Amino acid sequence: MLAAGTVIHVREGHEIFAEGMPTDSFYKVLGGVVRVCRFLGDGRRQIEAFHVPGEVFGFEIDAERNLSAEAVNDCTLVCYRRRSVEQMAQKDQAVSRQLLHHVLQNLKQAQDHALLLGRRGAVEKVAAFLLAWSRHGTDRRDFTLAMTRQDIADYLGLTIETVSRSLTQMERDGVIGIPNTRAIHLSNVATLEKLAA
Amino acid sequence: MLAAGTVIHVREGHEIFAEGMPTDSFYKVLGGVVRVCRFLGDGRRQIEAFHVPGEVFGFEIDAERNLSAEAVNDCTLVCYRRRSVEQMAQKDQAVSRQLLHHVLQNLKQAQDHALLLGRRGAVEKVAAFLLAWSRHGTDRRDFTLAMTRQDIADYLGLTIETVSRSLTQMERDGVIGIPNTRAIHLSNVATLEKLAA
DNA sequence: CGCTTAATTGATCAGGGTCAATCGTGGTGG
DNA sequence: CCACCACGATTGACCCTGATCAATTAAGCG
Repeated sequence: MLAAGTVIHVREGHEIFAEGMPTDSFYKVLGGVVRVCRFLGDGRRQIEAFHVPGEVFGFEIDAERNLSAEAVNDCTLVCYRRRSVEQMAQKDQAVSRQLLHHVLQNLKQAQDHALLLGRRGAVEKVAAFLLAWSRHGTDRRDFTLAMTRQDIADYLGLTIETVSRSLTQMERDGVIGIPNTRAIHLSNVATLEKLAA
Repeated sequence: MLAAGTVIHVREGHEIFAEGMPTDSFYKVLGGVVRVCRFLGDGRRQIEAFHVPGEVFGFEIDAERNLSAEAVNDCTLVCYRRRSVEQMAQKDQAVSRQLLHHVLQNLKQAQDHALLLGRRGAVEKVAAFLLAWSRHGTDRRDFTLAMTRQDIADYLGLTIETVSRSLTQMERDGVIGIPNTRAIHLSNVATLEKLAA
């Protein structure tokens, strides 16, 4: 594909890279889900993005990483050495284009995320999150969340309690079903889309 | 620089491109400030980024734009045709690398922005904004804001009133001075940095 | 079958939004 | 030249959403 990389496995909760490390590689997700995040001085954590199979992450412009990445669940990744890919890109136009494509993908994600964080209420955020996540799996209406409520909260800039309340409210309103903590059923996509504004 | 583009001038408040238009070009700022933003169904607006001279903006992965761009004040820009740059990049590795560099720059901005929008209080946001903006001008401690309070509010996910209150509070606390609406003086950078957390 | 960790639920509080009035400032025309 | 106007910014009063604190329930796991 992009270039020859090495396949690695990362166990749930373990670190892939951390803030301050040299930016000498990036990754493609083969299996599992990855969260890319940043930590503020106090305990606060902001999740910048979740990455699912097929996506590439770990691009940074600086020599030192500003972000950390962790495995949300057990992951299989391909790790590409930055320098060797840059060398390949030097010769092979296709690699160069691929690279740009993936970075643009990341940019779009980041922009959509900023929109989500900006001017939106709690239910709006959670609804938008569910809709976005529903597009990743095979079944648009029944899927399981790879991440905890805390992850969702840190992604949406909310507290775990508010996420929980938003979900149960949507369930009471018959918009979604929550068969178990990690499973979601979209009973009424139309209203969910309305809620997501 | 990147490739031959055409220089254009855009008057304050005027549109550079809008959501829904084909993504057939991108721009470099020579003079002035640009805001890139998105509009929600109701009146709400989210400013994704401000761009200052030297920066490049208008990259999108989709064929149709998801964002709009407007001139915060009178602007001088270079407009690059996407197709011709891609052709150049095909032949010239340097162009290709430049392109990647600028997109990565945009990505970093978007990520920092998301962090700002996420888990932060109003004063924290405004303080961080002032610090970031102070780095653009020549004088780190005295500078003028190119944008209105509304712009700042829409960038930070706050209301105009809250931005105003945060500013006057910082002024009362002797952290900043506000000689006039558009001018800012940083009297106490250390505490400002504390406020920005 | 306890023990630990995640999630839900409830009660209270505060930060920021909303509504509304006032103040400035720059531009225009008499 | 100055009065008036329009628009942006500030300030105040009040309210509401989501955070906080705390207790309870649920779910894995040894």
